[in-house]
Amino acid sequence: MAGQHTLNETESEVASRLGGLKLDFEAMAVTSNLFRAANSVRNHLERTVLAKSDLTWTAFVVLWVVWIWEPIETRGIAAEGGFSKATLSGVLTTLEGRGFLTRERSTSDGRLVLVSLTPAGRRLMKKLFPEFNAEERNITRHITTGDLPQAAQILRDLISATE
Amino acid sequence: MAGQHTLNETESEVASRLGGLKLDFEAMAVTSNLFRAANSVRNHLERTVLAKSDLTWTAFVVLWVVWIWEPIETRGIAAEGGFSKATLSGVLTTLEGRGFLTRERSTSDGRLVLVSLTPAGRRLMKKLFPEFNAEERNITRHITTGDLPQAAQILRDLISATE
DNA sequence: CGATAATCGTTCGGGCCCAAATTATCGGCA
DNA sequence: TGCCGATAATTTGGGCCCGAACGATTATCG
Repeated sequence: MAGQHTLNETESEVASRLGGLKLDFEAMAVTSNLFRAANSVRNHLERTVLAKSDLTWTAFVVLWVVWIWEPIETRGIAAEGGFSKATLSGVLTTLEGRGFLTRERSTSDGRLVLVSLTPAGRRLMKKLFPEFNAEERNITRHITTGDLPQAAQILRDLISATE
Repeated sequence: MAGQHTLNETESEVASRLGGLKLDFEAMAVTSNLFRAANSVRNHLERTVLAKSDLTWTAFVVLWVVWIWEPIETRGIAAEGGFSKATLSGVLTTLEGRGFLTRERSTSDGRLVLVSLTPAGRRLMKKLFPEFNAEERNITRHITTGDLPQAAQILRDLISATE
């Protein structure tokens, strides 16, 4: 939203549209930049690291969560990854079809489904995750305002304000 | 990704999976929280402000960009909103069908399409945007680490690192 | 001028995304 | 034991999302 125009250009345009209504431009800048940043980082990582394995961002997150916590229940993956169970079901089917993970009904509770990686899934993550993390480091080292833990904390503040 | 588990739990699990490979956990925390924050804020604003007008986040961003810069070319909306032209085409068709905006082929350059709001679209934004901004303010006031301009700058650093 | 390259918006195919409805299972309680 | 509300995962339906391919238009340059 703050694309090729400067913040001031946008602000004066907005102000003229609203005829002097009181607006919080600092809050606007934060949410606007939050989305541009998230999308930009996501697309960048998909192109630079994930594309060669034909993985989407969400598929990678699912594999990562399962890799760390296997065996893990479906609801746990959704909560950990931050998307709905409906979304997850489709992604699991995709990844199961590619042979990266398995679904198995729990014996102690017939409602639960336990997800685990296959050996191929584990091999993929062992190769991919270090590359992914190297690129994460590469991106975040451009943060010159404050330090990284502070950046992480600001984002956590936003999460707790909305969850 | 940093859901119900603490960062330390996740870190030790990751470390055990990678057997001592060097990882940048601070960078991990930033990108992980970036996505949780963006999704969380998006879902929150969709539920609290946008749902009553039956608008998705992206549809709202499109309306906002057109509202500020009309008449604006399709490519401009996509660049300003941060999504692909393919995505935009579908959203424009949806919003055009609901009578919030119009498409018009440019007379000076037959390749371009100029988008403008209808009176109904302008009425909608005039009502909706102040509500939206009030909720943005409500969310961002929970940022206690540093100040808002600093938060915006950190996010801009991430954008410029990946665009 | 005419061929060729560049640019713009759309369409297509496959995948993600969510709320609501659905199916199956579990737990409690008379 | 038999019902009944709660819980888990999936399916459904509508919409967003992108890269690649496409048709139309414009710009370039010999």
